[in-house]
Amino acid sequence: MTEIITCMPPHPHLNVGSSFFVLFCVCFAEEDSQADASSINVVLMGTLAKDFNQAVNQGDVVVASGFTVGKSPTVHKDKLHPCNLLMSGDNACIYVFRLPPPRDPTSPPAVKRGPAPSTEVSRPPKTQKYTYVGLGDLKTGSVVNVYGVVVFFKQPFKSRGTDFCSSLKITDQSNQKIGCTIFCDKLEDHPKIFKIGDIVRMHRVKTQFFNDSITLVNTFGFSVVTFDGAVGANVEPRTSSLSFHFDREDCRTVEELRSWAARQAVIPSVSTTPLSAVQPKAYFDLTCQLLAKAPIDTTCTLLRVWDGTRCPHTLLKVIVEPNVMVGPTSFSIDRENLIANILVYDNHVEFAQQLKPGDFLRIYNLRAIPGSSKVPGLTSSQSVEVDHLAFHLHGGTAFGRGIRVLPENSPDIQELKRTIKAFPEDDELNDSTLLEIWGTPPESLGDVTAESSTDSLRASERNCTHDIEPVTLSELKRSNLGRVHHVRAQLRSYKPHRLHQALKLYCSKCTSMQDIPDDELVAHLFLEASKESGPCSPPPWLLSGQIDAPRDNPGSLKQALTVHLSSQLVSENRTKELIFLMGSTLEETRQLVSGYQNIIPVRSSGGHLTLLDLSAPFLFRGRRKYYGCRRCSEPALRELCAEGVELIDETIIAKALGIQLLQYVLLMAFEVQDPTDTLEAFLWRDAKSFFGVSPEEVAASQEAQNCIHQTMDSLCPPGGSTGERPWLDLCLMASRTEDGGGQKQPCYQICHTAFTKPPSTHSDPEPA
DNA sequence: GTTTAGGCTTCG
Repeated sequence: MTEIITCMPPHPHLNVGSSFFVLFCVCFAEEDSQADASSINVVLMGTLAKDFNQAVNQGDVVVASGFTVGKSPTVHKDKLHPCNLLMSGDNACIYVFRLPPPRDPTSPPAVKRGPAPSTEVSRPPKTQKYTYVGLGDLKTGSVVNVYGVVVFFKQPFKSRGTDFCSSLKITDQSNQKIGCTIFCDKLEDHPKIFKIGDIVRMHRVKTQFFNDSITLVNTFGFSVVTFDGAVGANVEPRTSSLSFHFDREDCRTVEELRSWAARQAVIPSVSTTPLSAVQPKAYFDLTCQLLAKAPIDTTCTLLRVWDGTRCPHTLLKVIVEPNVMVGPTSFSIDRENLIANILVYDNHVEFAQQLKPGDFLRIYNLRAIPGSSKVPGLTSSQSVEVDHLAFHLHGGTAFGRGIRVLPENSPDIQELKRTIKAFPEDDELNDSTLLEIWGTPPESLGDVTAESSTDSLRASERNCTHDIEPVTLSELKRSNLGRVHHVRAQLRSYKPHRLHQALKLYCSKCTSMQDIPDDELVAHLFLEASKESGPCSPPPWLLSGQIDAPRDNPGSLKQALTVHLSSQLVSENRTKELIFLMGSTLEETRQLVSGYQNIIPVRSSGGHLTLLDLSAPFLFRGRRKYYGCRRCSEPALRELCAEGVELIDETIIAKALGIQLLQYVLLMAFEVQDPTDTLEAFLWRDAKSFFGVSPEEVAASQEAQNCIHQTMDSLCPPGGSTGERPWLDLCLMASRTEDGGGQKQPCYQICHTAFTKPPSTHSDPEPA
């Protein structure tokens, strides 16, 4: 009997069309002082190799029979047993046994992937049936499995002991209401209850008698799965458990409890209140999106949220230092009117620290307090308006008070997103008014283009549909903010001059912008990661192998790099599409991009395979490198489902790895002038349409970089006089932004404008 | 095979 330590696909440089497999096994039967010889290669051919690949995971125990013993041709390279086992022919047979997961030996094996039934590859049958005790039939002093509809719950809170504690009350057809207390040190092991009416299934809870009634407390081997309680909703188990049992009968139980609960009116008709329906003095639950947050003091944190509805009452304004705000410091006036400032206190502050702008939240037992109240840390003149509604999440957990992050796919969040979608995008360089104007029908399009095309001296043209007359820069500066304007101007100067300084990485989730990490730093990260590329256990869906490292020069020694491939892709002969590469330098990784469509650098960390620090690119695709947002990503090596996916690209990979993909953006400041004034305008969102190349291309291609340089040289010839500079027809968006000191100031952004061509003749100064 | 909590509004 052998245990699999590594399962390797055909050598990626070999012909992957042939169906054979190489296994590295540990033979327990051989008691042998030579460590090298305790591992032996088993070679599988044909259908056996294919079936085996589908059935096996690392750590499985296999029994092989009907093999022939041959000389291992790779003994010098892999230093394993000098012989190998050849599994071919009719007698060859290999059995796969899955060892039960060590954490929970009583639960049935995890079934993450359907086993492939085969005469040669078989598994022991898994039979475990759970029985559930009705809540009316509980007896003291027993350990049971139960189902129930949640009628009360508290989000997990820190107990005085070592664990988090969840408190809930459940009921079922017996109408008994049973209190349950769950202690677990890990938050993810707690029930994921979002609202009253959710259905929980708990395994291994013990009954206790307390205060004249039976209560349930989790005991060894406890696990819980939660379901939405709405009749007709998908029966989708909410659990972080990798291994749980779920069959048709469970599905039926959930559906029966749902319809029973609906008939009993166990679930309140209104579970959460939109901001538009909030009543002063009332307690309510709010489903919302976090836009920004700021610590106020040690006992209080401000959460700025919205749900796309407008509260009819004047809301509390809280002034905080812009430098402590996480997320945008200001919003357009339209959006500002929809934002609720929530002050969360005491025990909720710690939880609020984990929240990220963009998160979808449910805040339980929020209080709407009318009148004025003091905000800690601020003087009364700063903090409050008279006659407003303040939202407080008081300290404590009474009445289930707390905050929960809801997954984006939950039905309530889908609905919230639809409401929010009705409002225009908004960020520090954008303005909601702009989108109203974007909605203008395009009947004026002909005029605008005709006007531009008649003038051969124009180096840019507007491609917007705004029917407005151009204004001078001095007129523009006197105009209202929050609108778009058309101007004709020349480029006086621009910054930065170095393209790599203009290229940034932008996170659309938290709206942060950062510089692209320089090569030296990235190379260092690769080097550090390669030092730790010790033994590690890759997840079972990966197959491990080795490829030759690219050589620095022809004379240097050939070195091998460890790669991991998705077993699914291997089985589909798609081995060139994605590799997880370990221990390579930045330079080696770059050289390998010609051979593999997607390269994900990985490292060994504490015996596990993980991604590199997010300061390094998480993905190499040809010349393109992709980065993830450190703030918004929750990176983890997860299986990529590529079945039916024709092109594996950065979006799919980022999603699978829990990475919030950063976009390449170009950010430039143009100083433009006309005879009346000068003005600084940013080119950012519409840089792609302006230059005709995407920032992503610019980051990866010399040609695209040259294109930008040529454009800038023709708009602003080095050493040239003002008279030689072409005129630009620009569409400018004027909005308000906040500088570092909290001062509002105008911000102009170039939009809907495309560079056309350098003018061929000398131009006369243009009348405004 | 040990503890924690055992709902029940609020300092702000």
